[in-house]
Amino acid sequence: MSAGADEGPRRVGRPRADRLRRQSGRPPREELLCAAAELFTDLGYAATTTRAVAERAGMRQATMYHHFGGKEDLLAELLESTVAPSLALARELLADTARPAARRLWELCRSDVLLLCGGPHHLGALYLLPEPAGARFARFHHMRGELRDAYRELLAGTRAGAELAGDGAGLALRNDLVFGLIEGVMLIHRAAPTRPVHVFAEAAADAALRIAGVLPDAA
Amino acid sequence: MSAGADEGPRRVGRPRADRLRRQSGRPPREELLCAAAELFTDLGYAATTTRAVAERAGMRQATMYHHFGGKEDLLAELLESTVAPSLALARELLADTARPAARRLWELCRSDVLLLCGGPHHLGALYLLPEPAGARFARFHHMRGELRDAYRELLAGTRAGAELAGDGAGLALRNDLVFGLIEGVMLIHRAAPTRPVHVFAEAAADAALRIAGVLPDAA
DNA sequence: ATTATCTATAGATCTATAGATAATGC
DNA sequence: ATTATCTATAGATCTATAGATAATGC
Repeated sequence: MSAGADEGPRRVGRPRADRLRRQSGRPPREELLCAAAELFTDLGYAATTTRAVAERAGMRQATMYHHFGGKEDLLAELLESTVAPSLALARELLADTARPAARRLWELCRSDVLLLCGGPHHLGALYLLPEPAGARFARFHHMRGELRDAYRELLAGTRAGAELAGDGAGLALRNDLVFGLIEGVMLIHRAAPTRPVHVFAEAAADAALRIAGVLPDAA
Repeated sequence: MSAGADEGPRRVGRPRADRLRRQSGRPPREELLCAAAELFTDLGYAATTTRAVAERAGMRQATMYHHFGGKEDLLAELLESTVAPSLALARELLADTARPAARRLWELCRSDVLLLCGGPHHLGALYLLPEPAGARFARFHHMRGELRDAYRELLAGTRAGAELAGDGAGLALRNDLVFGLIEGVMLIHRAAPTRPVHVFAEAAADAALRIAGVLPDAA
């Protein structure tokens, strides 16, 4: 018990103003990202001020600039950290050719819904904002493009997808509908936020497969 | 030829600054609403300034306040004018009990997608913004609630909906997914804006019926 | 006289930077 | 010496209001 937990983290640098202290113990970057996630998803990006983010994270507005270059950097990091785990799972599932494509697609959808709607802050709401469409978030767009391609490849591997074999535009349309349902899932979830997320995630994955043209077995 | 079209509308009041004139001939309220629609759907509400709206409408910033109480009034009117026609059609379709519910639901979905994604400015993008969720737009929320109920009633009238007769939560969940797909349809459309809207509208309506559990006949 | 516009501006932000300060580390 | 924070503020907005102005209408 040399670094007693009660005394707090005993960090380098000037201490924070007493009034603001949150003593969450987490590193300041994390505190800022978490505060930004709450505010961006709730109020939107443009309506969120750097002051609001910083003070929710327990520090003064100017201190934010010691950890991030600016507001945009916060959004960029949130966007990338949201697609990243989804893309990782998608790659795994693509490689797992032993299992039927429809099952793997269902699992990817369900997992993405949990990622976007579960958790303390509802990161899925970021995808509804207008700002992420901007060209500044190139790395995010690249990852997102790869994820959408993974969806399409899984979709093409289903029985219903195979029927669209010659019809590239038809497959793309079908995939846009599936992918769009999942990306926009926070729009649906926030209409009934008290519904348990895992119930909702399975229902949304079922819906995605129905759009795909594959009836989920076991009703 | 007494009010020659070439000379413009010859309106009461101080003329607009030459540099801004658009000579669209439409009433200023309309010009402002149209400009706001373009900017809100493109940049979002918070990121759009009253100056940008006014100057796109061909007048100075302060002049906007002669026609609207403020920025919020613009959004309120856009939201209401977007649900209104949809709600009107929904009521008609609810009354038309001669035709099968599934057909009527499909028609409502298709029509809503055209409303949200067709037209010069993509009004559906308004539904993705965080601001409309605010309590200030009570009239919009009321109309939207009625529209969602109409969707549910039509859904309950389908063969698949009837199977959920005893299960209120199940029906609500299914309806949230259908209604949410349509409300969020602009998210999907803007990923492939060059796809013809009527093609997309029919595909989205098909997808909605698949989610509902009704296979659209005629593939 | 009435109307729709204009110019000018007050007051309230908001972002980002400059420079001081109060800890720890060596 | 290094680090993380603070205070203070410059410069750039942005919303909304006040009051002048240039048309038409009577």
